[in-house]
Amino acid sequence: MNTRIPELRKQHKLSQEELALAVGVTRQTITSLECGKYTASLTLAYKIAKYFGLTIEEVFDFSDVEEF
Amino acid sequence: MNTRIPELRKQHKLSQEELALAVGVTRQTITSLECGKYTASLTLAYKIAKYFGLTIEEVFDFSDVEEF
DNA sequence: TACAAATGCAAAGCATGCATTGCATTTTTG
DNA sequence: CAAAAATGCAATGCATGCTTTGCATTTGTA
Repeated sequence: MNTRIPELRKQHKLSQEELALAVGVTRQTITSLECGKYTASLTLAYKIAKYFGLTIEEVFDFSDVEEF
Repeated sequence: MNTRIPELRKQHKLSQEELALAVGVTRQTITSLECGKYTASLTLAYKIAKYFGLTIEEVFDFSDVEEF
């Protein structure tokens, strides 16, 4: 899943590790989210969005989620 | 995690199975979310929220997510 | 240039989301 | 009341999120 995490990190001048610390995960987790290795859990998505003062929908790109 | 899924289901007069079908999971998954057995994935949370025309934050209750 | 900080990336293992099956109980409806 | 639909709930297994460790490469800075 695409995210605006790299963009938001740069705007706030944060390293992957600083963001990781801020939301309580490891740097590797942030890396994996940024390069689309896997999708964040709901609570992690919430923490990241809230950290940047945004909603989950503003940070994560759901355009590839299939319709039912 | 608490959710408004039971409430929203009743408003829309949907059974657990109908909602499950609509968002592409099994009835057991909906049951588990409703009784707090586990937390939805981000994509499932999105599908459920979108199905009801709401945002993720409007459907799921993040008040128990710790601050960092 | 030299060093430090930041990032990329991979493997193994644990934790959790979800499917599948199955059955018992409750609720609805004819 | 009788049958069907809806819900509760448990066990097993697979898929995926996340951690941990470690090292190589790139980027920033004195």
